[in-house]
Amino acid sequence: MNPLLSGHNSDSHIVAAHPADEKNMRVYFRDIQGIRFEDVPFYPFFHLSDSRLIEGFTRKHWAKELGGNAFYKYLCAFEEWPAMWDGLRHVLESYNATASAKTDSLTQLEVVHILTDPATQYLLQSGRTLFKGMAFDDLHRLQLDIETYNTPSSQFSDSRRSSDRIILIALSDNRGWEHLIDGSGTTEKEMLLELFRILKEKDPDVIEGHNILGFDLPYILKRCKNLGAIPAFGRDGSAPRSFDSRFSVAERSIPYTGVEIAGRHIVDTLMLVQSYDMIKRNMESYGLKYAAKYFGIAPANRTYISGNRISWHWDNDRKTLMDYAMDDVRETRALSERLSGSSFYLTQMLPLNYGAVIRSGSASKIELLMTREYVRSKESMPKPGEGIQTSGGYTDVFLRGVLEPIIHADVESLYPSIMITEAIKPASDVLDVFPQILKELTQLRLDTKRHMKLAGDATERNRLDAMQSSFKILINSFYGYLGYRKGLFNDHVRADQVTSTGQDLLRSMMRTIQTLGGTVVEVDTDGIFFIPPRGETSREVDERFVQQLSDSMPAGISVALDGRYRKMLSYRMKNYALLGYDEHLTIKGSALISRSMERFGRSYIKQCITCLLDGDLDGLHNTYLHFHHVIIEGSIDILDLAKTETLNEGLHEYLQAVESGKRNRSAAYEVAIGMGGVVKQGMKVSYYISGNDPNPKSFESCKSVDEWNPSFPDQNKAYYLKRLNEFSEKFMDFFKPQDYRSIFSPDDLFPFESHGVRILTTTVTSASSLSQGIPSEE
DNA sequence: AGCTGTGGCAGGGAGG
DNA sequence: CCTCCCTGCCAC
Repeated sequence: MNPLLSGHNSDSHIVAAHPADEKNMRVYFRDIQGIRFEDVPFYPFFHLSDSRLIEGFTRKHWAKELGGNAFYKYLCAFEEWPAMWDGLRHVLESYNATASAKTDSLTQLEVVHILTDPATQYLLQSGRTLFKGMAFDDLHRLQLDIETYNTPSSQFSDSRRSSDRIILIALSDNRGWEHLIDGSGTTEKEMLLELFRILKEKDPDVIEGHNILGFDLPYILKRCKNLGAIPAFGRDGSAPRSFDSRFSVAERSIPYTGVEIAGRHIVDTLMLVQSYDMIKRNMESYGLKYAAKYFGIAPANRTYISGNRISWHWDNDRKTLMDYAMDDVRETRALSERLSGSSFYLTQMLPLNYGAVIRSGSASKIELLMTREYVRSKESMPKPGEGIQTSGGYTDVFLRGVLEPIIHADVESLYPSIMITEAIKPASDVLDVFPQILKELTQLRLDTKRHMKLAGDATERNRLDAMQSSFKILINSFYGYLGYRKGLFNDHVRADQVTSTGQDLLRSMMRTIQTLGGTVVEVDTDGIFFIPPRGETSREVDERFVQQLSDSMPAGISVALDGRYRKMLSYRMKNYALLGYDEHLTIKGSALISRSMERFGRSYIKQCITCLLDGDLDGLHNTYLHFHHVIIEGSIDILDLAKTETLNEGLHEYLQAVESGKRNRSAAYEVAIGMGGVVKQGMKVSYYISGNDPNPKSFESCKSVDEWNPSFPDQNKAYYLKRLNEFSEKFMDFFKPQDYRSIFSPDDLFPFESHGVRILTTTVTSASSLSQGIPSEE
């Protein structure tokens, strides 16, 4: 494997510089003395003790502005070398006999990392946990789940209550072992000591749990502190080190307690599930039970208990609770089995430990690969460039309505292909590491995919698939890194170059489709939905057409047939529905289907779209009548009426923003505040609108679904009828006004008559998205 | 010891 | 009414 991806020595990611080597560093701090640090476009090498000599750059400056930049910290921490070296030798010797051989070879090595924390050094230095050449199945993984008595969902809010304690610890591993530490007739402290004894005996490489960093581990640490027990999790019997951190997926940022354990890795399957859904975006929740069902790995006859009944079961029905806890760890094991393989294989090429690979984002990974090579080459690191990216993907819609048949053709790996064929790299990358890594990863992925197809064994195929998918995620992040404002090697000019080249390619692809007689419906970034020439379709014909398209593109850019569909409902840019030849319905876009919509709205829209795609106008009208009826009757489930929203801000930030007029009051936050619970970032809140006012202020009329009382139903029927009509309005453009009115209204005057009603196709011009309806030709 | 990007639509509240 | 601004969610 290319040394850029495998690390520069096979046994260790840690390589350290000796101060005597400073003359070989490009650029050492003495070279820039007399120049303001702010004016220097790169980070020079220097000793911490010397940093005060650089004008405009003090230790305080370092701590405050660069402290968060771990990579830079490694570069300038040379003065800590002797202490670190001794510490390293100590932990290695305590771990295994070959340590001295390893540390001796270390002195020969050049710099890459100086990791100041002994636990991390130990973790990375133990060859066993580096995973070099290991298969995922060789890893010894232990699953852990605790059940607690009287613990509210708000976690720590009343953890000082004497009744709040751990009652069960369920454990399992991937070698078929299962164990339950039962809190009956034993103290909590004895349970914890038993846990640490078991950990020492089983000696797992990895400790896994669902939300283990959000709940189980911080909770155990807290109880240990209260009880005066040492949380001996480490391979050397040491206690974990913990820190507050954040995990961000897309626009969400979820706080968690980071935990580092000497010689072991921690995997939170909740993070794996969230990362998975960041790409798939079709999960309803990230809870263990839902996720297990979603992936089809929930054990048959699994025991379910609702969270607030745990204490009751402990008091009245312990057997059921024990079964439940055991099923939790089994599901955790299966989830990790399904999701963690790709991170495992990435760890073999990144200077990060397994847990950190899962916790950190793609930009960090790319930057670390760059950093490793730069420091090894003794080349100074650039500072982030100023300015921002200004362009993105090309998106447009040309036809609105129900269209058939449909082909979706997309450019394979558009942005990476552009970066490779146009040789795009950051201006600051003087060593050309960025394009080399990108090319190497791309080649590696192709090779892995080829091997995957040849592999006969299913286990081997899964292994290779996990590897290639991890490469794909990383490859696709290279473009994003260029535009990342805090990236050391960012380059917004090149980022714009990538997107504008992409736009040009898509426009040229559209022209080719039109020249060949096809009709373009919608374009988004790297793919086009279109009707083939003369509406003729078959797999062979479509494939030939797309091949023609592909041949018309520049070298290095290839177009693939991504999908064939019986019909498409085109609504807006990034909003459409597809009906496959297997009758499978896919709905895309937040305007059509969104998790923040009321559940009845989602199912109403889904049913309407089904009817529209089937041309079933009576069905469409009946769907409206049904929902109209159940809202008026009050026979609709309150959970169907409720909106579920995520609180992306903490209480303090929200109140401050409202106070300063930066944002308006919002129903979800007000409900959370009203419930008296802790308003936690990332928390989900379900609420409904009460009262009679058809135009209520939602932040005043909102109530938590838990407050709804079946004896005194107070949901706002007028408001929900209005919501039903708002959902219907999405379909307004598909009909003549009088037809629209007759479909989406109750039969109070005349019964609905579908005869003569037609679904319209509208031409959308890019200049104005509002144009007149034109009856479609049939 | 956190952090890849732009583009589009909907909904709510405030104020003209 | 309308416009502006903000957040949330989503496609790629």
